[in-house]
Amino acid sequence: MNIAEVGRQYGLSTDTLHYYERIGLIPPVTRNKSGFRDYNKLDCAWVYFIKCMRTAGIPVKVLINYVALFQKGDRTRPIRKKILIEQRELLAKRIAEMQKTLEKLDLKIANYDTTFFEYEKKLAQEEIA
Amino acid sequence: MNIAEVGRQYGLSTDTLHYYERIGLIPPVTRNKSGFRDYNKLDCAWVYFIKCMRTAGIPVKVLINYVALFQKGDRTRPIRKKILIEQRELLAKRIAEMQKTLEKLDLKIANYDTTFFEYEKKLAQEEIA
DNA sequence: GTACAAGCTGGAGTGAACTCTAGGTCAAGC
DNA sequence: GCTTGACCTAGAGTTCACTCCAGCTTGTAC
Repeated sequence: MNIAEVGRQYGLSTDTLHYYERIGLIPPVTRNKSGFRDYNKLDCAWVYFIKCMRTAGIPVKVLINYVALFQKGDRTRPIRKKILIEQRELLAKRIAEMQKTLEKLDLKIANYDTTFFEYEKKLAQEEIA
Repeated sequence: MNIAEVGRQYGLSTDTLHYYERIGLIPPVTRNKSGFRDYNKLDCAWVYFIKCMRTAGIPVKVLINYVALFQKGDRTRPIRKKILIEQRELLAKRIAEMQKTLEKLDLKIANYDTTFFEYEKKLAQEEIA
């Protein structure tokens, strides 16, 4: 798979794929005889993993560190696991916060359907609560 | 409530509060006779609202627009509602994606407890799937 | 009445994460 | 063999969302 195909597949620009590899966010990608990137299954798996993690808001720095540790082999497994657990917790917290905000938004949207006077009444009740 | 108290209350720096007001992310805050900000209930409600929305990842630009429309009065209610609904949908999508990533992370963490050979077996099964 | 902490404004600086540009290589079609 | 389009690298530029700074005013404690 060439870089354009991979970009299409995962919704990343070729610039971004270049960038990710350059900064070590994904390990060096397999090349063909003319030096062009030829993503194999494993390369694609990395791209996909990183894309998910980035979309979830996990910082580039953390992921670079994770990838670097991965490349150092098996003896870094415990640290890598710890990093994943840490990030899992942070992610769970972010999701919980966003879920709350979603509910607030739903309330606010519902308020847009109430008349001004109903709204005033609601406010007064909140005042009490 | 002065700016430092509001900052403490909502976990924002005074710099950020200044900035938010400067760019119109919150409407102009009430001032006391010496020109210092004196946040009343409504001012605080705005700060809280914006803080939630920003934490949920809603862009500054969108919120500035929303606040500006709000200040134009009642005739902008329909547009404002539309914006909120739009952002609600985007937020729901982001949450769903993050939820999926959370599950992927859990799987990955679980894999760290399997031995190398079990892992190979798992990979082989994925190959088939 | 003076030191000093907290507030004010406008503008410059920062860090994160891309995104774009320039100048080059490579392979396929005519 | 030459044009064209996709790829390459290194480095510069951009965007977003703050964060910091300088130079000023205000209110409180001694």
